[in-house]
Amino acid sequence: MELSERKKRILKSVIDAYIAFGEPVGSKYLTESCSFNLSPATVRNEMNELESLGYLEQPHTSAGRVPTTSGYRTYIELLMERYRLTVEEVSLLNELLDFKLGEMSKFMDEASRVISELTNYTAFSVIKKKGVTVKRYEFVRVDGKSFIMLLICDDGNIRSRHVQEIIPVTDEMLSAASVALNESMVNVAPERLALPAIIKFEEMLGEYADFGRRLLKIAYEMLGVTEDEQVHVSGVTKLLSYPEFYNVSKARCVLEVFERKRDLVSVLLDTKSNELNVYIGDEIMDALIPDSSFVFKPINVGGNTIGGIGVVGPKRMSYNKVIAHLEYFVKGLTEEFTEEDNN
Amino acid sequence: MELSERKKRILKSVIDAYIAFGEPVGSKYLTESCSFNLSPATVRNEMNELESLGYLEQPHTSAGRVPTTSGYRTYIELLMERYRLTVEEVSLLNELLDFKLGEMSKFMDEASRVISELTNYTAFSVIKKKGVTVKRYEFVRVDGKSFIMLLICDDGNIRSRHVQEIIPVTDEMLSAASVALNESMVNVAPERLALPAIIKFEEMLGEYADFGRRLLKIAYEMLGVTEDEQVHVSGVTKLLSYPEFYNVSKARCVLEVFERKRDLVSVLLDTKSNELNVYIGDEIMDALIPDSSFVFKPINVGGNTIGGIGVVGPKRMSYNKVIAHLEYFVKGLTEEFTEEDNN
DNA sequence: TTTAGCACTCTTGCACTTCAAGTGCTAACA
DNA sequence: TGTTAGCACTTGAAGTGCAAGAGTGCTAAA
Repeated sequence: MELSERKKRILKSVIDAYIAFGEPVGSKYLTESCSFNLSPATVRNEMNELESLGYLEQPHTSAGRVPTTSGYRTYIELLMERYRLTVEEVSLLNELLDFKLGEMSKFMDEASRVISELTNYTAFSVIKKKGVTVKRYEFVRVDGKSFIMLLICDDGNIRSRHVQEIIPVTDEMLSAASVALNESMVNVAPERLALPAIIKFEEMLGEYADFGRRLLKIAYEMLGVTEDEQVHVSGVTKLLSYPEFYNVSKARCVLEVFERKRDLVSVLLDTKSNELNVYIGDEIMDALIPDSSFVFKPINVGGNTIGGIGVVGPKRMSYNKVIAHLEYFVKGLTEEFTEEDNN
Repeated sequence: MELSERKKRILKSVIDAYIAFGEPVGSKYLTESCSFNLSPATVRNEMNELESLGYLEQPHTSAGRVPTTSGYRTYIELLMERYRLTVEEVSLLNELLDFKLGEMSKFMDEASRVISELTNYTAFSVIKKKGVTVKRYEFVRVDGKSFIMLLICDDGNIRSRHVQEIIPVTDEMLSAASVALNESMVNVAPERLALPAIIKFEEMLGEYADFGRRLLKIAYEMLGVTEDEQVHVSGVTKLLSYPEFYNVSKARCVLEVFERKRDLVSVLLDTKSNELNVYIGDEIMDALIPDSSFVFKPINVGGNTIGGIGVVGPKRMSYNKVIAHLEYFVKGLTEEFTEEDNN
């Protein structure tokens, strides 16, 4: 059913007010603060209908109205005004985008920090690291008994590990290992590694098979080990300043989600499209965080989702502001990536 | 003033009970639960004296007694029983110690997680990264325009960065840079780098001076950039399960400290000795976290403090347990380091 | 020196009242 | 027919008074 213009205006005003103050909105407030030129009674009638249509609800009889999930949904989809980034906000975001840190991980950490600061909600960033394969192995000797093993991976990252042996490591050993690894252990996901390849690898190594096996194990570890490094969370305390979280058991729910970072990763993995996603209330994650919403924007480079950045806030979060920030940031980032690729 | 044996026993019992239940301890409880063979009235008299000596206090007239900071202090120093690690605890800690991850940072992260799990408090680890110098520079080519720069540092860590240039990078350029860097930019803290060395460096490079300068800048960044990676916190939600933090504003204080990780670093830097330190209540950090205590154990290798691990809990934390865990872990770790050095 | 007894203090929980906010409904009005 | 004024109703929040319970300090007796 199509809402009348007046109903839309009232619904929008209710949600705006609720976002701003976090308290149920009554007819009196609406007639006084928004210039409707209507009496409270009329507004009440309209709100009553909006309630039966499922856009609003009352916490209890003698309270004002609060938006329902579907109220927020329509608000986001057709009522909300676009948020205009201020000059300061734009310049902070630009500064962030200019600030290219070598490592993706560092950069996304910084990004979540800045976004959290700007929006005043908790922000998180996710970097997808699934299915990396090694493009090349390199060795750099440190001393007689130790060396650095480098894994040059297809995700553009380099992993390094200082390997310390008990017995002296000869140059021969290193070059044999290097040849064998680069011949038979390249461009394959570690979990797919089949026995024939391993046998071939050990044959190539001959007397150094033990050494090689050890290296392979380390390489395997190095690929797996970064799994949990991919989530950065910032501004957790920000959430606690909203009255809806002024209650330890709720606050705990929130913190627990951020401690078990995997759950956040799953948010990313569930994301089908590359568009910005808004999950209102417990539309996601099985109500793990009550009364809160997620906004998540995937980052897409060359057709692949390489990660994303998101914001968690109370259900009544300032969606337009959050959306504006995320869109701007990701747009800037994607442009940068594409430019770089063209060089 | 020396405490009588009986006073000591009573003080110990009060603190033990308060640590266990978190509620003011009354004379009745003490006479019933601990076998004193004394009447409540006698115990009351003793507690009264302990109060005037400053070891106990009353939240209000009709409540039991609660330890003061100096009560805890004497408890820790002379009353507390040694905690004996259980078989499971020892085996978990040993497992952790065996589980050598390549990177120190990863390892300490894991360590704080395990310690938090075992003690049921929030744990944090700090890695000191100040004043690292580069022992050697290495380059590994990736493709015509990019390569990996490796910094082998005196703290045993290796830092790597994928460097992408716009123009092709020749082998000559790389080897010239390598020679120049390894000749003149080694074993010196980046902030101390003086002009003469830079001039010498650029002279050595000749026509590649620009390239070299760029590399130097990147190296400088790489050394600085890890600054904030050094603190790991685990089990923050654990704190919230203690009634003293069942109050959002206090919980916020705690979380804020963990977000501004620098403050935790300063705890380490303030630590003079290499012994385990206990900071009770607000004896530290200007009462940033009310009603809570810190236990911190520095990790010392070859005369240098390279970091540390600590636990934050309510003021009435189970000091003996926490201390036992930290001591065991750090002892094991230090032994491992020393062994490794002997190889 | 220890203890029993007692008066005192303070918190906690409960029932109760009052107050304000906001509603829905009805009837009057333009 | 849509709008509004008025009123009864509901409900949560806040405040009050009271009794119960826990723990103390003090005094006097053992």
